[in-house]
Amino acid sequence: MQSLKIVSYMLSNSSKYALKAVIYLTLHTGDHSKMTVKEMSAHIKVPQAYVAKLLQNLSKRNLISSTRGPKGGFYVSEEDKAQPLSNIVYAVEGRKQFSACLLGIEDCDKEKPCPLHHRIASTRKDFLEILERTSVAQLAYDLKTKNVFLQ
Amino acid sequence: MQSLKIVSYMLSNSSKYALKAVIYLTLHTGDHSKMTVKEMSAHIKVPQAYVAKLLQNLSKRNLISSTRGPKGGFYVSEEDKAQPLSNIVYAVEGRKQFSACLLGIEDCDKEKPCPLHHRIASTRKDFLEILERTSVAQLAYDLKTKNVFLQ
DNA sequence: CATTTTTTATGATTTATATCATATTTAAGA
DNA sequence: TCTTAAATATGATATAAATCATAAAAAATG
Repeated sequence: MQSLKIVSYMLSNSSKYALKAVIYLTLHTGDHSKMTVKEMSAHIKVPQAYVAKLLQNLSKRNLISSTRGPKGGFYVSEEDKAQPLSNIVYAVEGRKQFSACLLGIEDCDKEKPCPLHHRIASTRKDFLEILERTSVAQLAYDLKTKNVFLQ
Repeated sequence: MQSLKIVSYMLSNSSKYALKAVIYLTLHTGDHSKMTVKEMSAHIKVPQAYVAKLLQNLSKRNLISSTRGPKGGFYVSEEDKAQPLSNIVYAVEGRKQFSACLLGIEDCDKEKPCPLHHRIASTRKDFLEILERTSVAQLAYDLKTKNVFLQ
């Protein structure tokens, strides 16, 4: 049977869910307003239990914040809104893979490159720079002011 | 337990093995010389049974050639050496994922983009153009004449 | 201080990908 | 035409990623 969900390359499903969640929280929470996983996951249409686990992980690493109990929930502090997307992605799936050889050659590097190494170097660098130079706040700002959508 | 093998983003393991195999065959076979899976897989250090399956698939799709029996094997015809890398990759894992939304949003497109859509459009395009404009013969040529390696 | 609502910690289950195994078919050559 | 060496077809197994489930801990509030 064919897979129904197309998993785009570049990011794992976990990273996508985590990014969507953090972007949504950036837009709708702050130091003085929180949101439960239940409410958030319904809005961005991602599996609740799954994204809960992801957010717990991010919270433990202090990339987002949370408080338990009634009136509790997750939120993104003003400070954390300034962080780059790469923080989220690297926390979820590590960073090594983003510099690994495209052909999977163990010790491919600048000195002993595979035949694709130099050809893709710049497009790969471009992609990582986008993740590293774009903050979650910027995306949230775009969502508020521009013609872009989270669903 | 942690995964030992780092699976770079962008391409599946299957695509990587298929590409390595086809590039190697491009370099070492032709209309009048074949090579067995056994020999080839040993050279490029990929699992024999696995890459055999991949090559059978490529052969069925006429992206490479093969003959059975003694003195048989796989080979890449002069014509097939001119094909772009994308032929191999798309045969192995499809092409839809390469245009799917980075955040996994179902109907993200130019008209109704996610907040990352336009930001990554050009790096993504660059990557696909490399796959589509680079032939296996070019990589084989580089391997023969330049300071690049397949292992 | 009991109840409720939330996160947290942990792990079980499912699905997809990667990997291995093997019987069948084809072609070469003695 | 028999034997051997290869691809082909098919499916089984293993590993990793995605998804679901739930008991425990913490905080609010009556």
